[in-house]
Amino acid sequence: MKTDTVYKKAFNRMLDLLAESHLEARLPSENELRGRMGVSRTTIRKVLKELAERSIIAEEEGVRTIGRSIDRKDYFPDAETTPRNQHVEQHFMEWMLRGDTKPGTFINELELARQFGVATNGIREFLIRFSRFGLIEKRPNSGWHFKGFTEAFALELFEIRMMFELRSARLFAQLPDSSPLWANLEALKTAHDELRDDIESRFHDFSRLDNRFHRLINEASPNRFIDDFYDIITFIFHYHYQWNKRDEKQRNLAALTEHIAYIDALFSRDQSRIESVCRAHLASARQTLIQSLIGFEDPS
Amino acid sequence: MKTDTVYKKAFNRMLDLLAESHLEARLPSENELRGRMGVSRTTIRKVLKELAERSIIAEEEGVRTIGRSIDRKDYFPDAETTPRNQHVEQHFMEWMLRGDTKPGTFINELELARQFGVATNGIREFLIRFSRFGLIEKRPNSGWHFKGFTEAFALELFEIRMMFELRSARLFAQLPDSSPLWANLEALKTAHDELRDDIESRFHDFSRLDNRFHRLINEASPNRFIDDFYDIITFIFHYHYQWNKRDEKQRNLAALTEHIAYIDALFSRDQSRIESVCRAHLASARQTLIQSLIGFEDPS
DNA sequence: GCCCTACTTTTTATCCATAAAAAACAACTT
DNA sequence: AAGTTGTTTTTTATGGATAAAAAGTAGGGC
Repeated sequence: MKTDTVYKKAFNRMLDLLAESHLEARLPSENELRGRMGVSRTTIRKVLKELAERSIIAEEEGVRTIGRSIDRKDYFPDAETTPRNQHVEQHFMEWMLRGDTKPGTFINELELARQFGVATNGIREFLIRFSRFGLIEKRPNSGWHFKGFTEAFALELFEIRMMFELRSARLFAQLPDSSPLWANLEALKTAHDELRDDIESRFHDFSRLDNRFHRLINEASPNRFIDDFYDIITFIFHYHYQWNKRDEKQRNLAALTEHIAYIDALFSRDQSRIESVCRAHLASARQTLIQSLIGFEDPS
Repeated sequence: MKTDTVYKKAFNRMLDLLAESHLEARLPSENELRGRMGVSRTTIRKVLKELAERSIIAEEEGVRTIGRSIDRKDYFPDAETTPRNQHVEQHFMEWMLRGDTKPGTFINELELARQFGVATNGIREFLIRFSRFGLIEKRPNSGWHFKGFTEAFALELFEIRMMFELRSARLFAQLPDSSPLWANLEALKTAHDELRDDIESRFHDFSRLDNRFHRLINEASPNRFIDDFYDIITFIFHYHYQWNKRDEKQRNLAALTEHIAYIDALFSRDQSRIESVCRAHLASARQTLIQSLIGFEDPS
């Protein structure tokens, strides 16, 4: 059976909306709500029905108004709002990155299904999707081969990343002055400066900034294959550093400083300066990853 | 229910084997056969059982010998030896490349399932796998968006291909004299020369050679992401040119000639010469693809 | 002790069923 | 006529079942 996580998440979002509005206000139309929540009207109606049933809203002659104030207890628990496949993803990444999963292991769909409490179908779909990350490989009529989250992987990943990033940075610098991306870069620079000034308390925010920055560089000359590749990087980093927080503040501060130098180089439009700053930044990111990988494999 | 294509294909292969052997010869052990056919012993036993039932082989006191000569009719038809997912692949590619599937179309799993006569699950798995090719994109809880096999696609594809190929060619030329790959390249050169001399009758053989060549170049410094990307290229070209044979001979001859120049450049180890030959070859391949794409979209 | 065949258990490929969600259709209101 | 809500149809996400294929276990002969 399909999970009703879409409904529950929409329900919670609707509660947020109601909490923000003043009491007795009239609700927007179903269609309007549909657009705002990014779900179908079918789901909105289901939400509204439940809200009415719990008398959180009142319906009179087709006009819906807010009925009572919202309580924390009205919300569905977060766990019930994540869809199955995301669940599988989290479980799997934890199993792979934190468990004692050795390179060369064979992955068994059925066993994972039992372990994660889902049908084999979901596992299989996840693995197919995941296989693009170059960490596993299918053997037909048999299972999957886990190649390992190893130094070799990191090196291959960064070789490509370097090629792509140099290319995109070069093209970015060639943008005409009229391009709106320059303003975006300026804004990003400000965000970097602010974060640096407040690094002690907000160092977790760096990864979001990192993402924004590298995606902006790619925007100068979009290529779907480069974007896809960047998805891999985002994914890998997201999970890897989620469980590997060692020296996080220091790491992020270093990267932040490199970014600022990188941004300045872009503004200078001096290609050789850009290249060297870009290389330096990626070399350091690679170094960080490999370092943490080793610490990960052999915690001594 | 799982298809028994593995069994049927193994059965046919076994018939080939028996046809080659002389009558009354003793069969290899089950384990030996398993290794040769690349299937499990379970499947081999099933094959042997059927062969005995049809008295193609004779079993006496645990010793198996060839019982009678093979007839064309003993074989299972080819159609029954392709697994479902390959079936789906072929159907889909035909639907996409030959049908009037316009860029921007929405792909409906259920409809395709009906059209291809398979369960939705198989369609979905195929689409997930196929999505790495950058031609379709999933919208959660809804269908897939077909972005079109367009000129933009070809340009983006070739931009990456150019980067990768230049990188690999450069590294290839830096291989030490002692590397065995030089001998492989020599052999490939010979194969090219032979094909050129016989181009009139064998021009179809070029695509296999093309693949071998580009994969050899990549072998100099393996990177899984580059290999994966080359899979995309192989796949796309395979299907695209399967249905688009216009000027095939001429096209292949031109590419063949470029390859020969490319190989010579590699032997010279002159980096700037390599780069220019490589660029020329890929530019021409891109040109060919785009040309045929246009002819494809708008047959005037 | 290795290799062979017979038998058993586990896993994969594949179809089918069904609730949730989306999409399409219809009727109503201002 | 455009925008609203009510109703019906279609499609997706997910679990379950099962034959085919693989993997594992066991006993026997050299």
